[in-house]
Amino acid sequence: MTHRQPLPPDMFDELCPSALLPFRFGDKWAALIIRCLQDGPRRFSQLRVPLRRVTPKVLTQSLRGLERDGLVSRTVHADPAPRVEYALTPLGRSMLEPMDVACAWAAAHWDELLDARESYERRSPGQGTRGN
Amino acid sequence: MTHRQPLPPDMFDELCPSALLPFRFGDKWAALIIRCLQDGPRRFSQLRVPLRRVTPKVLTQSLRGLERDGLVSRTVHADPAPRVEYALTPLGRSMLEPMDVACAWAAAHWDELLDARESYERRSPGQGTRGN
DNA sequence: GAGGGCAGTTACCACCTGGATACCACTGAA
DNA sequence: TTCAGTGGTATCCAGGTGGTAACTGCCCTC
Repeated sequence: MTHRQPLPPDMFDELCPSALLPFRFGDKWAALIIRCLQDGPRRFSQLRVPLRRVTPKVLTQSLRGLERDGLVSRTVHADPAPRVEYALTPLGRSMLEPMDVACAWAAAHWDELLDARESYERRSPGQGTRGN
Repeated sequence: MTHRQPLPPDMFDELCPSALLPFRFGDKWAALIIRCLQDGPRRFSQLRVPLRRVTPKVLTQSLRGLERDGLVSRTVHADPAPRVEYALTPLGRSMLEPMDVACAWAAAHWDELLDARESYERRSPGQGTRGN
């Protein structure tokens, strides 16, 4: 698999709300990976479909981090073509609750957050402190 | 105020659990600042007491970010010596809920997390993927 | 009028994260 | 024998984040 084609913007591009939120779960991609796995195990290349913007190196990094923390399991099936499956562990599944609470907060306060940033920008323009 | 004295380790040093957690609220210090403000307004230098490891530059950065997002308010009192007070806004106070959920998750699964890291380290030593 | 506290700011720098690009080993099918 | 697919590694690099050190302007007190 060569990765020469420029990765096109996708559903998680810069406009994705999550990029603005004052929460982070693990590294940059961890939360999205967990969301991708919440409905069942997926293979490496299946994860790359919704997460087109992630290069394999970075996806591997994230998955290793989640595996290290016991949130995700990695199983190699040797049936006849090798196949690697990633799945949420019970611990990983239990993280969906705090994530859901964070999502609910974001949904409930999204407009306030945007208004706050906008009016801050009006009061002190150009002070765009770094994003979260 | 010169900052020549090496900042001593304090209650939030490298051993602080929060450094290991798969959550982040805002930037590195945001969650601690919000915790420091949850019982009432504090002044800049009062925040520096529990957060001894934060230099004034970084504390200012964090506070500006929280202010921009409407989570923290900054009020200058001109009574006769200038005084600046930081306080949680209602929006900031509402973030305590997702934070508490995250803390509860951490408390409930702390041992599992440590065990997972330890056994991962045993299975593949030296692969210490970066922390969260 | 010197010094000290308050609330920062400025300049500079090291490290970490994430991304781009390229390459690799294995398998099975054509 | 070549080709495509799977599941990655290896290198290199830019930008972001946080840290050190030093300096500032203002007011108050000694």
